[in-house]
Amino acid sequence: MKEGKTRYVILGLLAEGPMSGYTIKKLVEARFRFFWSESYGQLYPELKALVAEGMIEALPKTGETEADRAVAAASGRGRARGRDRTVHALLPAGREALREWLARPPEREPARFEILLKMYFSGQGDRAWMDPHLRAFEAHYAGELAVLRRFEAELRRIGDPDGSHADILRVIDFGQRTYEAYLAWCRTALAEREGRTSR
Amino acid sequence: MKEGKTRYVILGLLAEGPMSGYTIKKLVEARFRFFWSESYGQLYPELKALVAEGMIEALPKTGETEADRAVAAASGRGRARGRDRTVHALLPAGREALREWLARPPEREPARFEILLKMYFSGQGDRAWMDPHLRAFEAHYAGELAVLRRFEAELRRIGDPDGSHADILRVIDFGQRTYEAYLAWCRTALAEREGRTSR
DNA sequence: GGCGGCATGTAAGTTGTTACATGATTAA
DNA sequence: TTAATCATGTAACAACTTACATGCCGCC
Repeated sequence: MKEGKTRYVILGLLAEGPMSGYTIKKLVEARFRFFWSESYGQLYPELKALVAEGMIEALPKTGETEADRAVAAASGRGRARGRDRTVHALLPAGREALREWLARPPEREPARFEILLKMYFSGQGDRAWMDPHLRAFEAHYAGELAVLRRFEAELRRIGDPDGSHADILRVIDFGQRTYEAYLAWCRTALAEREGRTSR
Repeated sequence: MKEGKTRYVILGLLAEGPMSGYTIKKLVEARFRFFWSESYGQLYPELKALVAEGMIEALPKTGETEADRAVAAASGRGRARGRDRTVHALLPAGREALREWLARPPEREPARFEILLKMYFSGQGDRAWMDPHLRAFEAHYAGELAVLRRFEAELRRIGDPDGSHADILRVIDFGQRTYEAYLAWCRTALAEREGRTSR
């Protein structure tokens, strides 16, 4: 009964303009990295299916698109055009499917934190083993938080031509708040282990 | 190359005492619900595999265990013993595997928030569609936070006979902090939307 | 010539869910 | 007697990852 969401990622991104599967992947990595991911093994078969369903159309061998310029701006490099590619464009049926999905309530997010499992069971081993795990966790999310802050600053710098920034900033805000919560938790845990007590 | 973590959930719980697959499921639901889940379709085949690997042993048709009393205490009901069951107990090899896993760094948690995807793309539909989604999100996590607070109060009430509560409280603290962050985000988003109604 | 980035795709494998089948016991 | 809870298990399916295969282009 689970529904594949890959198609809506594709449809949503194509709503901004035509782009290739490769570009979709790059954009998901750049913009959604903190709350989503897609692999080529999901992306390409889904693009094919969407074409077959009349949701999108394939426009072979097209030049640089708006989306390519967005990726290039983010990576600081132009598109060194390699192999010929297939650019996909949204069709009315696809736009309609996207809108239907937007109106439907989102599914519950299945959170799985292996670090919490280890924390819970840590008494079964040497509790000191948790320390490097916590420090790695802290370092990772401190880095991710810095990325989000740069992303936010960049968005605010370039202004809001089409009025879509409020939603994007709201999404970034989610990431910042949760990462800040992770970091505060992590630091409290580490501090407690060193002997001090808080919370 | 992905490693199933179901086995460590089993091993970790069996480290507290022998129990049945059914009891493991109940305990995962009761204690880990906010950061983990297991289905019978994963649990039973994994139990079988662990027996075959000599990690655990099956003790058929055993009476009430320590773990059953824990489940009964949480649900306020005794075990109305139904069909005969198989209680599993941890063997030295299983304890060793658990300890090895505890020492290894946890894998990155793959976060997937469909609501953020919808928020990001919300400009492609009617932005007002997000409001019920946000309210459902808020209601859900407010409820979950209340559960965690009760869980914490209960743990503090019963004292700490075997010294394992610090780790469990730390795990609960993670849930509380992240849920508080979710709620603060959600309420800010909702408030902002009310500020620019009919726009 | 090789490397790295661009670009598309597939095959195989793993993981995890859902639905179902079975059957015992107890309480309403 | 019927529902609920206890209890175990499997088959079919869906979702997703990984590794690989292919090949173009520009640069050093």
